[in-house]
Amino acid sequence: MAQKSTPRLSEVAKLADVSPGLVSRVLNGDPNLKIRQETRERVLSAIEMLQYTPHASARALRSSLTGLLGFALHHVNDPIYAQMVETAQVAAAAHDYSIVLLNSDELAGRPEAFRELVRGHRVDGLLIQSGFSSDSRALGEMARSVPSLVFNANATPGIRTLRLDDATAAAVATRHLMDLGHTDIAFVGAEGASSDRRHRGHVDALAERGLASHPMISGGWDAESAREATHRYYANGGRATGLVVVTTTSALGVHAGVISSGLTIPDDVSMVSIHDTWFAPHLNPALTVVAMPLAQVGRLAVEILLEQIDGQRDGETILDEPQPFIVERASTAGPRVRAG
Amino acid sequence: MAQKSTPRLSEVAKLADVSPGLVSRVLNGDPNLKIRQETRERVLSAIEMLQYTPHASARALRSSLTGLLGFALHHVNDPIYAQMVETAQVAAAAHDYSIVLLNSDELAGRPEAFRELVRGHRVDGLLIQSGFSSDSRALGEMARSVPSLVFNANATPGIRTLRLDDATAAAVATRHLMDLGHTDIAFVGAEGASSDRRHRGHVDALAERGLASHPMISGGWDAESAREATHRYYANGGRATGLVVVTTTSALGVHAGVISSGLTIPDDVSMVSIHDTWFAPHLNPALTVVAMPLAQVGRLAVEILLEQIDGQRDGETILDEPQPFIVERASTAGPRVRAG
DNA sequence: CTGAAAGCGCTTACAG
DNA sequence: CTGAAAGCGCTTACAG
Repeated sequence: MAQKSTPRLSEVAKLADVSPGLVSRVLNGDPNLKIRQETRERVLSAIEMLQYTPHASARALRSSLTGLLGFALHHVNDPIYAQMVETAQVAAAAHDYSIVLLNSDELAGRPEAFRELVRGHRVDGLLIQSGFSSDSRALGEMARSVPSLVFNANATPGIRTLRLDDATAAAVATRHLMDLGHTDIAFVGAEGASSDRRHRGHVDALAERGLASHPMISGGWDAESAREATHRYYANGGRATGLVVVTTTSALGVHAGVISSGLTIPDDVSMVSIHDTWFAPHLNPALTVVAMPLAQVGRLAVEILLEQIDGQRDGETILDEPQPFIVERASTAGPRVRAG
Repeated sequence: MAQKSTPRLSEVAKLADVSPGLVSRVLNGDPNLKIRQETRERVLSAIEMLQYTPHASARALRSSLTGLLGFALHHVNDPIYAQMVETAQVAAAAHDYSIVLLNSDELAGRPEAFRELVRGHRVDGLLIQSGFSSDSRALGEMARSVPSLVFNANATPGIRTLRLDDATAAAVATRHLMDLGHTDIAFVGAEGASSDRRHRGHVDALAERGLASHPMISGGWDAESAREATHRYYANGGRATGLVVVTTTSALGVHAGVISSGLTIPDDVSMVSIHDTWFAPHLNPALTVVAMPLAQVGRLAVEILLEQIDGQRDGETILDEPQPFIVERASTAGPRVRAG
């Protein structure tokens, strides 16, 4: 059974004894179409009989709509973004769209890549991971060239953005530690707008209760660098008994860094990570986190992007419901009573 | 600066004062084209001047090549596949292809999804995650309908497959435990062809040294189920002091399950996971693993798929170089000397 | 209520 | 060596 050639619209029309245009209209549910029931049924059964499916490229050329949404990110291999990609894929499929994977670094660094994407009409819209500062210029230009939605960027004129309630999440984490009795709490952060917002939420929550903030520990976005930063922090005499970590990937590194410093979690150091993820319950000890609606952000992103395709508009959406909430596991406890 | 309309091929031709056909030929590097150097330069600078990029859909319709490769998988949010997707994306981009994310479950379960993909000419080729038995029928049909490459499936007539050297990896893991002195070693596996091969490699390695195998512990592919299975195993009196785990995701659950059983790693139980991943060094204790060339498999997959698009052929490729090798961390040690 | 016809933007035999 | 022309498979004003 070799690759049998697929039927054309014209063959369906011939079989149903109508014009190709009519078939096209029933296929696309033309609202102005008045058609006799029996004619419609003839068309539908011809489609069914031939297992007809429209040729995607032909349709795309004619309608200048590709049915494709680009998702530009730095690393799929980050559990937070992997989850968003997964839910975005499902949401897109529900609207007959597919997700094309794009590499932010390449797009920001190679002007031709950018040009081929935009001027080559390869996608109808773009989901863009941001929150990094280094590449924001090129990505911003991209966001203005095509209907786009940018994650995590600060509100920016001309750009449609979507993010979670970062400040609240950090505040919830910080308050949890304060409620347990901690007074020396540090934030392990990284570069970029979302880390900045979380840092601010952390500092503000401390201030609410009159506590001073520690300088931010720069741990970066990956486990390895977060681990090193944490280890260095305690090796240099850092005294925080509570740690709020910017995201789950770095939290894994912080977890390892605390332990490799010879300290115990949660006896010596309590830690809370922002974002919940599949591996958090399985660490030893299990990670206390602040959960945010990650699955919903992927779906919402696709829906907003589809609106953008219909008509571009800037504006910021903050997905703050359900509110960030603490998932208490084993990495937090009251501070050890200091002997001296 | 609104969305200015992008230039057409004909405008380039007009500017360069040649025919559209000629521009197309230089653009596509037609090998039979003899053109004067100065004409070529006129064309090239017209392209540059207008920042011309071919319209992807028009090109796709005419050439019946979309420039798109589908990657059908169950969960992007699995570090092993996320890594493969990431490297596949980079490899595809190097050949001017993009990766479209597809959902295996949807494709296997919704015949229309399948039909739209294949009969709608949405992609030039397909990368398919398999190794599961339940869905192999539908995915096999898909693999025969479009140039495809199936990961992890057993060699099958009519299907092009690619996999790693699973049996050797499991054998390396098992031998490592035997070298440390373990004699009671169990395999924590899951359903599907790749787990079956790893299990066989494990059993054979035991047999080489005259050791009996334990019944396989069915832990599934995710952390949660692996954790429960491990806990149950030890609660029911399981006595293995060495565990070989089918993959890294389940290994995290096994790690947690051993600990929640009140046992210590590696004092009571040593464990080795197949596949290395970013989080393995950061567990407490850090995970000893057998590493396989995951990054290369993504790249190789794209290259094989591109060959399939040129001309389909079945056959099996086993990526067995570099050979699976042990990365010793802290989750393995000699067995505790039994008191009685 | 339905059809004929133009055209989306390319590529590629076919001429010359 | 280069151009004119047909056509990939659809959709959508425009007629009637």
